[in-house]
Amino acid sequence: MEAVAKVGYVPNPAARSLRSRKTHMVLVVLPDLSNIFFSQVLRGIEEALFAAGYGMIIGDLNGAAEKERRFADFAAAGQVDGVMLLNGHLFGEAELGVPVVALCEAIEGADIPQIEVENRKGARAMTEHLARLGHRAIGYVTGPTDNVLERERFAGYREGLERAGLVFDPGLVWEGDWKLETGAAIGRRILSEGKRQSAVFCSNDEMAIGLLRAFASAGVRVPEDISVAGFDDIEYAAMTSPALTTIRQPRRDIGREGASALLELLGGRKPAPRIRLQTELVERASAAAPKHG
Amino acid sequence: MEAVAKVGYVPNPAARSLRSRKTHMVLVVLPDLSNIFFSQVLRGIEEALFAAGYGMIIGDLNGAAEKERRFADFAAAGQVDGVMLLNGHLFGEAELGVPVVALCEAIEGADIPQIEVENRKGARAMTEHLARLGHRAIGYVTGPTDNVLERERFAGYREGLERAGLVFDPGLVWEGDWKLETGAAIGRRILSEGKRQSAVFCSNDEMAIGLLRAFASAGVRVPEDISVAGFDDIEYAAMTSPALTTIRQPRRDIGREGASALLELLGGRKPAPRIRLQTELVERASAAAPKHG
DNA sequence: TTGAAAGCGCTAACAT
DNA sequence: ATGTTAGCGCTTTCAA
Repeated sequence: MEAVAKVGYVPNPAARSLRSRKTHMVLVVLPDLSNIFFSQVLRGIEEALFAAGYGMIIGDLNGAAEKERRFADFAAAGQVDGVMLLNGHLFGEAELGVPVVALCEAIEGADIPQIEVENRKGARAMTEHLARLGHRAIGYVTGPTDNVLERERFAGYREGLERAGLVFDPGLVWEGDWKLETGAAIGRRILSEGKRQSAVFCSNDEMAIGLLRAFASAGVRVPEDISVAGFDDIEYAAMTSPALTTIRQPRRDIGREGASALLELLGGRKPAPRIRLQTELVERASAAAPKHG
Repeated sequence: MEAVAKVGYVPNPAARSLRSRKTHMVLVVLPDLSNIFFSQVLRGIEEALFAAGYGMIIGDLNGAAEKERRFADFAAAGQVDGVMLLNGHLFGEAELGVPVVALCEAIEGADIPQIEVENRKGARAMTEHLARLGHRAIGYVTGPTDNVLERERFAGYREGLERAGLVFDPGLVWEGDWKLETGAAIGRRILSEGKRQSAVFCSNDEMAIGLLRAFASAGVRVPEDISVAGFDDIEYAAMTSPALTTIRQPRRDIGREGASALLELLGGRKPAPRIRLQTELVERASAAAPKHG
């Protein structure tokens, strides 16, 4: 062993991989690398994988559906020992040939371990919270409507309205895409369309921050004139003025749990098919009782 | 070829890699994955690498210096064809054995291609800008002081003061670490220590946003009572109230150029030893002339 | 131009 | 317990 160290011998991973059919690499597919939401999730993943001697290969879809094919091929070719899907749906009808786990939200009908966050429940809780504050007309800004998470949050919003005895008004729903800029644009639109609601619940914090910005620019005060709420509790949510009322997701835990589940699978063990992580309503200043009932 | 497709044959990358001594993988080492600054840089890298058929392996140091060793070993073992360093210094005295490029700031004395951003010039420009607005006592919040970028920005700050005919006052310098929370904490400290400056220039936007938050909480108005400026122009900089005056860095380009340089190297060509990318002062509302000369 | 053969560096199976 | 050998699936070289 001294001789090994002296000579500076390093095993060749390619040869090792060829022979053992293990790469010690995991592919992480995510929809948008520039979304800060994922940074903490990635960190959780990286921590867990690194500790187990695995490396993390990032596949950023960045809205390009055709990249899914390449990532699927990549995995199918045996470049990685496992795949973590953060993009909310399975891709490549064919099997990837390696263990897969899904994070953030259930992929319907898929027989793979899932790390779920209670999106629906969280959105419901926020909607009920706003109703409890006295809001009767609660608007909603959606994320990408084909996304599982978005569908769950939207469903939670509707459930919340129902439980609070409020009627759903499609006129109070704005279609967004989870991006900051879009939030700002929608904020401007909300104002130009005339104020029909006393609160707006955004499907994520980025858009909520965009709304806050648009409202501030227009001299509309939050929460005096209109309440705003978000979802995720990204770091910036606590740093806006007013600070953003939101639903906290345990982002790092999501990553860590997901990686653990995959490592279990890679070790030949059987992880829990579903891990549900709780969300938590974080009350800050951006949502308050409306001025006039 | 039809037969190939029919049978579903996929080349084995491990065997290919063993034989050809190419992995088509690049290691990207970065200091802090959760820093939103890097997300756009990573996207630029990913785009360029993906287009060239390369994959990106993320190595997140996350403040843990001992991880550098593992990453160095990883590269030395031949797991990747090249390395991109975003952490501002070289690690592992020994050679990595593969091409390396450095992004974001020059690594002194290293004979590798560098993608530089004019940190010093940018910081100098901002300091002069603040002086031109009429500020005579301009505070500075540092990043991690052992970081090359920070050293450059700080040097730029001092140069700016000098050019404006202002004296450097160490009492107006607060030591930070580029984190949002730290910015907020320093903001509180600045207020509690009594207002000795009419403007504060933060070494990055995250901390500036933290300051903005602390000031707003305390009822201190920006820019009426105090001006704040940042560096980077992250997406959130335009979304604060007031919006943040800052120095824009072409983050995506940094990534793209870095990846291109590495790909050149991998292709046996010789890229430009240094690419300098310009910064740009973005004037927004957070910095204005002080109320009383 | 096309085909055969050697061998990359390791691991696992087998023989001692 | 230790040593030997075959072979993972390619690419590259060399021969036809």
